[in-house]
Amino acid sequence: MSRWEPDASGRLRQAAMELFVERGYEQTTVAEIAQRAGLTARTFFRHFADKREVLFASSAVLLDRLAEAVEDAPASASTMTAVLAALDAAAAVLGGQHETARQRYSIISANAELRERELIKLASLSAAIADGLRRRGVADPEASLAAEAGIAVLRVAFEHWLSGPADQDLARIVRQSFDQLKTLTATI
Amino acid sequence: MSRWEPDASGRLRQAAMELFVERGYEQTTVAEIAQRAGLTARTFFRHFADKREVLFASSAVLLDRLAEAVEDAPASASTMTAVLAALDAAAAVLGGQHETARQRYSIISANAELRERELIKLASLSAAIADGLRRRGVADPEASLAAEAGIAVLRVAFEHWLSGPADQDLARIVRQSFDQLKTLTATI
DNA sequence: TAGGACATGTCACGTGATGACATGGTCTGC
DNA sequence: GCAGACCATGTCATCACGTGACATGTCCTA
Repeated sequence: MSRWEPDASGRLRQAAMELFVERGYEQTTVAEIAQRAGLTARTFFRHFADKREVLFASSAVLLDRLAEAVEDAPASASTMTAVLAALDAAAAVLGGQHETARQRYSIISANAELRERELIKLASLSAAIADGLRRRGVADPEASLAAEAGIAVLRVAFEHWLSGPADQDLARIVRQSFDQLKTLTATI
Repeated sequence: MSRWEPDASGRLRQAAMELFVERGYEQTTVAEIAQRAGLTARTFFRHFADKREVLFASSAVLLDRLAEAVEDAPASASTMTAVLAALDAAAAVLGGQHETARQRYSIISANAELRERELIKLASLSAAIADGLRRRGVADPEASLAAEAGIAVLRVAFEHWLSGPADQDLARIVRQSFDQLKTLTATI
């Protein structure tokens, strides 16, 4: 038998989610999370840079998927088509667990620190898309703009999806949002 | 003679900027800022909710201007035209002090906490625009989307403006960015 | 089997942030 | 012109977050 229980990071995430749901983010200390996971606070900070980060561990995967999708888009695709491919990839990752996503979203919405962290994660997604576009030869104000607009579409679509029934298709809502943006910018 | 020197808040902001420039944000403690302003750390936290906020005191003004601009846009104006009016108002507020803006931007860029705070301030601008649009009768996914896209345009334009010469007109760059977004979304 | 790599524990400490209470000028009503 | 409310600040105590330094015990490998 090994010296420690396996999957410390997973236990910490689990314990954190439970406690945040039970009593809220601010009312939960890192020491309590660690204790529930059978660890110490110091160890918590070895797995997560800070208390917020325990809720955002999965965002690295999402970033990779977006980057891949932009890279894999055909060379002939327009800038915005490549962005749409990235959004489809995001929808595939996010669109699976409606209830979990809702719960997580409600924890984040209730706390300013967490909303800030959420925004910077979204910004890093945008940066990854912009990066991919630049590698495709798209020049810079245009690459950033396309990426930012894409993330704006994703955000709005995601929130709309969350507020609706569980069986809706996120990718479809993303596509509708994009079309709406197209219409909006064209009507001036 | 009064008991205290006037304009405590202004002195704190001034002291903070100086120290952040001299030695960086993280290397500056709240106690040091307060001391330079002739006050105590406890008083700092009475004027600013936290250490970051001392750099964002002016954003409330910006928010008001945006809200006004949306409200004052003619009833006949399209959704995106109202958003553009708000962006013009933002450009008028931000476009005046190129060098100051650059210095502030470099402090913020160098620190993750500050970038997070910047993003949530931008998100609150977006929320204010969306609010104004809803009051004009624009329904909700559309209002959010138009506001988010508008702020994306503002962000990209602002950064582009900062990276260029001081005498460029921010409002013009904003307009160009918007046109570029229009082109991007149309080309799919 | 010795020794290094590694995940965790333990301890100490600085900083950010907040509540409770004290202080002493300024303003207002009478 | 004074009592008392008001208000900005100071002082003190305290807590949670976050980090550096060092210790410990298990597993892996030469």
